[in-house]
Amino acid sequence: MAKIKSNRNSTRKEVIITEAAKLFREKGFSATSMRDLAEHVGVEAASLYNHISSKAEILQEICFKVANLFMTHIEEVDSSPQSAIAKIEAILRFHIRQMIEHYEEVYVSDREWKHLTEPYMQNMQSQRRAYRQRIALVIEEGIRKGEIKAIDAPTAVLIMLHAVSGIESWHRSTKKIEGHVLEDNMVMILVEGLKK
Amino acid sequence: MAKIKSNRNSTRKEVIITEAAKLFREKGFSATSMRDLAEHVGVEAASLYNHISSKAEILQEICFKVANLFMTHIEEVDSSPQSAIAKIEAILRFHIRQMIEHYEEVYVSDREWKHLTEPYMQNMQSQRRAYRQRIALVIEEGIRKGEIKAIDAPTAVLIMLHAVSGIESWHRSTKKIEGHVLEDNMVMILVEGLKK
DNA sequence: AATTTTCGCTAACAGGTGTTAGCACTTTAT
DNA sequence: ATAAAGTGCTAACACCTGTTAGCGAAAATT
Repeated sequence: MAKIKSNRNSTRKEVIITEAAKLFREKGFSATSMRDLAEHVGVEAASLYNHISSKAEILQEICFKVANLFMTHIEEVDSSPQSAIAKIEAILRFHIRQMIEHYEEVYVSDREWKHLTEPYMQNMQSQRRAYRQRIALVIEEGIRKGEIKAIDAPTAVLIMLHAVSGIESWHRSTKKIEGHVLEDNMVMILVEGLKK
Repeated sequence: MAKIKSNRNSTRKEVIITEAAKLFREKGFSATSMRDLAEHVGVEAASLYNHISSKAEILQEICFKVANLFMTHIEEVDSSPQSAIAKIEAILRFHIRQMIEHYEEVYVSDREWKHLTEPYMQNMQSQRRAYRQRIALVIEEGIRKGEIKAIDAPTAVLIMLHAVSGIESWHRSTKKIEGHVLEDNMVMILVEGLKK
């Protein structure tokens, strides 16, 4: 009888979800089977169901945890008294750091959310749209105030957010530059590209 | 007896692959079944095998066709007598246009190549690495010549290429700006971000 | 020490997977 | 007109899918 939970301060459910995030990132949600997952957790497939209620639930937990993280952060930044360009930089840096530190879950949330079941998928879609819209508003504010060059704000948002997901290649590369160097480089290219 | 080929100048195999690209983009390679695909083509699943030899082959055709397209183009650009920054802009514009015009196949190639079977997956991985490397070399040339600011070249490549894949959101958005406006905006932000 | 809860196991399910065999009809080439 | 190739169908295969039922052992609670 193989027991889960070698890690002291995490529940068995958390162990399962963490391992699932790894597999979902490597092979995708659909291509990861519960038997796959079970094997990596060190348990039979059926035993997983003592801790989670379905495969779909695992994806939900990952996606909404990440979504909440970013939503909470953007609200904080948005209500702080900074210039628009400083806000954008703060948001960008937060994205980069999360992508570096919580790679698997952030990446999975970004790539696999379309496999959520209803009503979660609709919900996530709205949240994502709302999130991008908030950033776009900050950029438009920056344009009005003359801090940012006259570009299409939604396009700028799209570049920013997708550029960050490129950190995946960085993770997989053999000779990584330091995380903070990566961060500064990305900020330099993207934020300078926006400035007037 | 339902016949394929309503389009005059495309073989049945091409019709299948085009339809497969649509589905692979929407739901992912793994989540798309041959019965799914068959239904969209208007035929029984078994009939598909008169035109293709396996599901894996469809993905191979899509991925390598796209890879060859980009490889051919970069060779052309690379051997032309332009400044480094002009080369980067040319490559970027080509990516954007391909992503706009041949959306499904380019997108699928970029997102689903990990589901290729061996030895194709290794092959594709090498090709992708080589492709990024070529762009990085152009950027480093630009840095040496003082055209481009002193940044980490691989990071710049990663931003460029991933930013382009954000065009997916543009495709799905309801009120799209014009394609060439999108292109110019992306070039403005990204290329200006690189310039010294 | 007794009892309840937690958790892992085996076995099994109903339905989905990619794919093949074999046959009939239609289209093309001779 | 006849042969050959192309293309669709139905039926079936072996295997994989997520998930449930029911049982026994371990752990936690009383």
